[in-house]
Amino acid sequence: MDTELTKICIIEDNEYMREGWEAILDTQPDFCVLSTFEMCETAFESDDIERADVILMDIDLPGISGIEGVKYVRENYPDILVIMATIFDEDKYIFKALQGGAIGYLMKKVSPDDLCNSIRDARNGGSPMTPEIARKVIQSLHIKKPKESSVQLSERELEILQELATGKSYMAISKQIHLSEDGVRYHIRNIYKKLEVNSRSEAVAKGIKNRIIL
Amino acid sequence: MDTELTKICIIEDNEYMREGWEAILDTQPDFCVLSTFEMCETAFESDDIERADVILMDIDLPGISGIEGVKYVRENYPDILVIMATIFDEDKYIFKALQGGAIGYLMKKVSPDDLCNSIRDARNGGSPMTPEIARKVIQSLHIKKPKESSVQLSERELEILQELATGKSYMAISKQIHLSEDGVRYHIRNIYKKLEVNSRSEAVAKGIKNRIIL
DNA sequence: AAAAAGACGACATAGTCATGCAGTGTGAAA
DNA sequence: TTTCACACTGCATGACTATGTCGTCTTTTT
Repeated sequence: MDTELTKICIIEDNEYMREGWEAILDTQPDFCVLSTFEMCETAFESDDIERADVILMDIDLPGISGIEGVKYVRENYPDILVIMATIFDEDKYIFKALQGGAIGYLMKKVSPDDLCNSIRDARNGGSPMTPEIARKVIQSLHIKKPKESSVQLSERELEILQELATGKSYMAISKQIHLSEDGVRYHIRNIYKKLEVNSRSEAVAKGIKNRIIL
Repeated sequence: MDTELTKICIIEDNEYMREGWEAILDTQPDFCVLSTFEMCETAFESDDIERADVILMDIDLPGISGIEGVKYVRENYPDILVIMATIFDEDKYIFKALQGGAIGYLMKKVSPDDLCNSIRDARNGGSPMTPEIARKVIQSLHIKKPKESSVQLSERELEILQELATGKSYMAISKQIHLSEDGVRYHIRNIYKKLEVNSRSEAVAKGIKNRIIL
């Protein structure tokens, strides 16, 4: 509940950011900033970490990154809620952090009010995110429709793309599906053309990501 | 922007709920309820559907369910934002609806204010959810067993595997990450060893399937 | 019936890959 | 200090891939 005191640790290398956050959070009667750290290494040696309810963590830290940091916390103190707060809104970072166990993902530009409410949200069973990030997360769940999202491959092409993913050579594939090696080549050309790629690995990556194969 | 008029359709079989929502939304100057329907069948025959910006949909509908309904809308009118609003907070329904293409998921008990703000949120690039649902969605991204489920690749290896998926040549990768071509080779050998594969495409396939990359 | 499209087979070749072997420098463990 | 693992650099080579071009034989379209 909101009436309970929330103990917070901050891990952020930028001094102004770190002290700014601390100052904001300390004005709240229901928050208590236990400690602030400029890097994971020192934070993880401190006793304050395990006493924390919430850790506010930057993603771009010297030494152990936030991505690694959140994994460490998740493994060692699974009950601590880690909220990433960074300047990166790239999918790569967002999903790595969330997969690593972050419970929320904020941008550093959040207003003081939003920051405080995000922490309360996390404590109350939510997962604070900016609207844009929520949208990205939801869209990552959407199953792509073969209609619009990606090209329609023929049965033969599908069959061959499937084999491509296993690393088989042209010859191995040709034997597998009873077709000449050049026949396999022919279909692979067309697969590449349709998927707009020019290598096996790209084709496989696209095929799996777009759920064409698997 | 909020100043723009948002055209809304409601699909909900419960008469009181349906009319209640309509009444709430109609009080808002930036909302316009085009039509309300008690089932998908009639809704999808109507011209109003394609004119809608947002569809508020119940999940438990007679005939075509909300789960099916959202898929239909997604396929035929990909720009329409479908928000599910239901009494079910079971994971099963939530994830099916979201995978089917819903952009948001609300509980029927939402306050009138929250309902309106959720629709605005969706229109502004967000994905409205209750905190509990946000948490479930985020937790679904968390990787379970970082230890045994998959091999541990080093940062460098991860970085290179990521590039392998794009079909880059050794040389291109070496330039990208500031390492000699032979250095790239060295890491790729190790990646292959760890993943127990012996080709790019296999490595990429395994990497994506095991969520090591992406 | 003629044209167009799709599914091969054949051949050629520059380019890329997979892999083996042999070093070097660094930092941690013994 | 020695040993050992790790992160490279260098080199070599057979194997495989990507792509272009040409030709044949159906099937579909017009």
